[in-house]
Amino acid sequence: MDEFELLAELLLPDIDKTPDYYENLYPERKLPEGARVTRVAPSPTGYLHLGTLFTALVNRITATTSGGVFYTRIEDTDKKREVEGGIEDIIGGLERFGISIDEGFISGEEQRGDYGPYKQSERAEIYQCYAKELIRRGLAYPCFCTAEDLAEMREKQENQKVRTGYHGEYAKHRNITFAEAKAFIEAGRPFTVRLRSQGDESRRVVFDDVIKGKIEMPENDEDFVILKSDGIPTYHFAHAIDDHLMRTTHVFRGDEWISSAPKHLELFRLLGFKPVKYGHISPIMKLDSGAKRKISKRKDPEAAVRFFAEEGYPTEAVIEYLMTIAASDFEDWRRANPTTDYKAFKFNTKKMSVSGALFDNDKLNDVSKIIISKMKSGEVYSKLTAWANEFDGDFYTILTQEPEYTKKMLAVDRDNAKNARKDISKWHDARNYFAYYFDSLFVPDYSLPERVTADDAKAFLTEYIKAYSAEDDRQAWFDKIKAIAPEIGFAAETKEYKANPEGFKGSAGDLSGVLRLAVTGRANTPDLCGIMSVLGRDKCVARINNYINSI
RNA sequence: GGCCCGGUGGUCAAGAGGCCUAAGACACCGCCCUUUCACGGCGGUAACACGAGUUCGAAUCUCGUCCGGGUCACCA
Repeated sequence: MDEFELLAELLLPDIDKTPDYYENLYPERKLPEGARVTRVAPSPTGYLHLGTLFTALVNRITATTSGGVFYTRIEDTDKKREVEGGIEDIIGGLERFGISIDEGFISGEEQRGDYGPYKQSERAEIYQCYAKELIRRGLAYPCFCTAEDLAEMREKQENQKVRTGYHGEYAKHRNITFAEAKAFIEAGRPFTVRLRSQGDESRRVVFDDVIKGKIEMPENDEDFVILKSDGIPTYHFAHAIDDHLMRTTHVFRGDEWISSAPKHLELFRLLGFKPVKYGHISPIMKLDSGAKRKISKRKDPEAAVRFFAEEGYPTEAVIEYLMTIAASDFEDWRRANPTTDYKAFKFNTKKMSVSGALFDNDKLNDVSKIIISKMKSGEVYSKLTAWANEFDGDFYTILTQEPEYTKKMLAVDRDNAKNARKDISKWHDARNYFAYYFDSLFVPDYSLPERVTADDAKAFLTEYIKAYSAEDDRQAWFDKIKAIAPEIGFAAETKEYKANPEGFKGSAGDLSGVLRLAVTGRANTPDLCGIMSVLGRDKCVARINNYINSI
């Protein structure tokens, strides 16, 4: 046995398999030409956040478009940062947003597929097997430096103003002999396994990023850690092994990974793997007192996807919005295919933005409004109450007191309208938006519309109550307003008034504004006639009288 | 600081040397439609970061400057 062989046995004595074993265990996938295998590999260090959702969406739609496979893998190699319930939240969150998972973790517990296990902590042997092979081939070695040693070295490098890191002459154990290693091991010293990099900083690596195009960087020459002292791999090593063995073809990930791509490429090369294709996604940004910055889990509520649930955005609205960011041609497609499922959209990575998009709440609201406006009242009822049940118990009670009443309320300007009203953009808006339907939420407003004096308003409303009937249809309803108008100096027809503004105080339209204010406390509402018919006679009359007495 | 990536209206963006007098969407403003409020329709304000080059011709190619972002761990 040569030195390397001896070293491999010394360091990882329990590993008896060779890479061949795994190569055979996880054969190439039998997929049609052009099918892409993608994945999202979250680490359960927190809850599902926007960036992960976005990345998952891009991977998902790429697999769908190409007739490939999309799977999930849990990267739990950092046990210190792991959060209880993180897997459940992330996987469950993806499901809730309609990101279907073909393989891997399909819930907090369950995994399925032939390329598992899909959790890195359950794959330790596999990584160690490949690490052992690398040691055997002289491409990896043990490093016995402590955290203090490394910190000291770093400080020295900083003082000398040289590039920091474990490379070249600073790679202390790069040339360690078997005998030295053996002595350390026998003394019980912990060690990491580092790659013996074959790279040279003066040479360039070039790769073709499917989103950003050609990227050129110096080769990696860092002897970075591939196995931590607990035998668990670092992200870099796990990425290479897993994505090869799981037969991933395309990796879409945040662009903060670009700078470590040379490490990954070197790993693929040294391991003899065919490199995956990378697509580096620009982060979603946020405007923070004038400055653009990456959306942050800690500072920004909308970074946690939970935020959208709390606000009550329909999940499909969030996805629809994310699609507009992901693909510049998506909105055109949507206009041409207004009702088609977004999953039918042919995603092209070349149409993906290379610079980071600012998170645009106005745009999200608009997208969401359109989606909600397309729902019928029954659907709105079930979604709204489901939301309220979870996030606003008080409102839930109010809404479900008389379900039929609530449904009628939701049907106004929706079910029978040719063009449904674009009103609320999220369920959270509903409480305020529909407040006047419920006495407990109603807030009167005793102001007056333009062109209408308090005396006119009183005169009009007093007459109106006499004529009003809850059974009036839209025509009868307005005819009554028009009938009163001339009596108090207002034009019955808008046109009349416009033709002769001096001749009238205003028009019937202004008077309906008074009515609206009296009944709803608002200047803008959906169809007033519809609202009054839902409210019923008693409430309307009471509110009108109250208004007359208060102005 | 080194190394990367980026920079078209307030925001998202189309744009591959002449089709650019620079599309579209959101937001904002105005008008029209309308028996109320909306929906809708029409229109408007508003941009190629800067400077050199290459070229008959540059938003588009090259270089430099500036600005923004990312990264330099036994974290992912």
